[in-house]
Amino acid sequence: MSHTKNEREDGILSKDQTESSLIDDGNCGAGTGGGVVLKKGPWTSAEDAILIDYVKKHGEGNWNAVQKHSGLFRCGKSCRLRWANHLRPNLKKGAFTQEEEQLIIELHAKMGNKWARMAAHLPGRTDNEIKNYWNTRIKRRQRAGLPLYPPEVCLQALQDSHGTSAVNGGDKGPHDILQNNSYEIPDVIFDSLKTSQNVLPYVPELPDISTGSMLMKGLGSQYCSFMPPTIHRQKRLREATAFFPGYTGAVKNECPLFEQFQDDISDKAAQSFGLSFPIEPDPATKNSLQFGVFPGSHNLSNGNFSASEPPLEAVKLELPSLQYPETELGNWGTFSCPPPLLESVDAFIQSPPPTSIAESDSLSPRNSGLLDALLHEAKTLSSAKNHASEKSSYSATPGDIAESSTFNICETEWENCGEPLSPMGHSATSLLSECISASGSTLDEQPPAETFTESHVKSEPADYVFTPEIQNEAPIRLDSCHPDTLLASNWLEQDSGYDKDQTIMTDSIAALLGDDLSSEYKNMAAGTSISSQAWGLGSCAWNNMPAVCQMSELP
DNA sequence: AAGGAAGGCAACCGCGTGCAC
DNA sequence: GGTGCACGCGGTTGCCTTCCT
Repeated sequence: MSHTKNEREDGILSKDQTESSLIDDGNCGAGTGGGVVLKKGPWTSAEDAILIDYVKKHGEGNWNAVQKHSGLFRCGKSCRLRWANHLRPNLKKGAFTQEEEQLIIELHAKMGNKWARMAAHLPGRTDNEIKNYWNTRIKRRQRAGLPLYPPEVCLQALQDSHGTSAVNGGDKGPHDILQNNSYEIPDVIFDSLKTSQNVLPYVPELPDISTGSMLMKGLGSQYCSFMPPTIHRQKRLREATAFFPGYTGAVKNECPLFEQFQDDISDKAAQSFGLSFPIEPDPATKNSLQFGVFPGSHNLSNGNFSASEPPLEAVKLELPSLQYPETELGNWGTFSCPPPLLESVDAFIQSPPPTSIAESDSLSPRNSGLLDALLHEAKTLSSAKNHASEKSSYSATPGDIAESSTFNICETEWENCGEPLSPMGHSATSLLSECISASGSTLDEQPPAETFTESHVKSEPADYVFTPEIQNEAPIRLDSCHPDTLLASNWLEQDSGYDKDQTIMTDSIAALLGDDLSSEYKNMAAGTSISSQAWGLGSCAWNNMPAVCQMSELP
């Protein structure tokens, strides 16, 4: 690979050509060149041989001496790069394996653009290789309008960060903006992935860096970068949903409420804070922070550009490692997201509900960063919920009372938890879509799918619908009204009656996915406890919701 | 078949860091 | 403590190949 050009050149490269490429190497420094004109451009096999021979004799390092001792007209820097990227032994050539890709994704979610550190976890791979791969991946997925990260990574990052942020006083990695916000995020994300999914053939010893920090940093920026600022949220919702044929039907059937998004979002905005989550907080426990997770899911969704329409303006491709100033990250008001995405956030920040004023002071997103913001919102949502709870279902199909009784809550909650007022401007649908998209077999593009229609939406009621009355009874069941829970989850599996349902669901999804994906899906869904992470990222968040919420519960 | 566009990769460039003097 | 050097890292550029029209 490294010699493709050079080898080709070797046969045709004339002396004139070689000399024509000799230019001053300002980058390598005049001193190292010593006035000698150093060559730039592709390396030839002869040069490679010289360099290899030199390294064999003298070892790596002292690269500036290479030119002096070997006769190579290359600066030390160039020699080092050539050696490191192409000549050194044990370099693994060829395309990245799926395992490597998975690892890169996870590492990037964790580290950001720390290519060298990522390369340390990928034996035989160079930072440059990883970097190129990642940039290519970004472009590819951007074109496809797909999320950059598999949502399970995002969700796990958020979950774990959410659950441990308060108790972890861990490392102070230099790259973690979040740390500056006093959110120490452990490495549990990938540890859990590694242990549960058994995906990674190579389990690196990840440096003790705040997990998800880069991911979190990228959440807003990444999303905002890729999301056309002007795209309507409804449109985004449908577009995002449209990416996943297999899930589209499931979404249609399980969550008819999505159709409601097409109607007057602004009118429902106020309600969103009240019922923005399918899982109603326990009025007794006031576990309002259940809400905090789902917005987090939105947040994570924001970490993924779900729009199918690429932005016209130039985008910043480097996402998680965007080194936003701390103030930017912590201050949602100045976040670089376009207004349509964060207008609700701004409004929310600027006008917190009266009941949350106290909390706002202590938990203002402006002060504490993303996670605090989520907590803040969660609390606010909980408070506001009481005001909105009186509102009856407003989206039921007329005459379909019985169905609406089950649907409306789901619908309402879905509506409310969806596009309009998520601080991150994302809907559960987009989350779902991203979940599905990223859980594909290739980690990359997924074919677009048709958007669902109302007829689909109304066609089948959800089997289980959460209502405040039964919330204590079966939090598992209410999950079922969430599309994410179409896929297996550990939580759901706790339900004695779920196994059968899961099997049916799995088969259905597998059928929808078609031959290519069904087997993979089935294997993942049925064979392991990580099916939700592999395929139903959303269920990760849902599964762990209570724990996260409890951990997040404010005094 | 030809030309253009896009993708992928190798190499370059600038900057930051660590270390020795 | 200041300075210079070597090295490493991340971003960017440019070239080549492939694909599309």
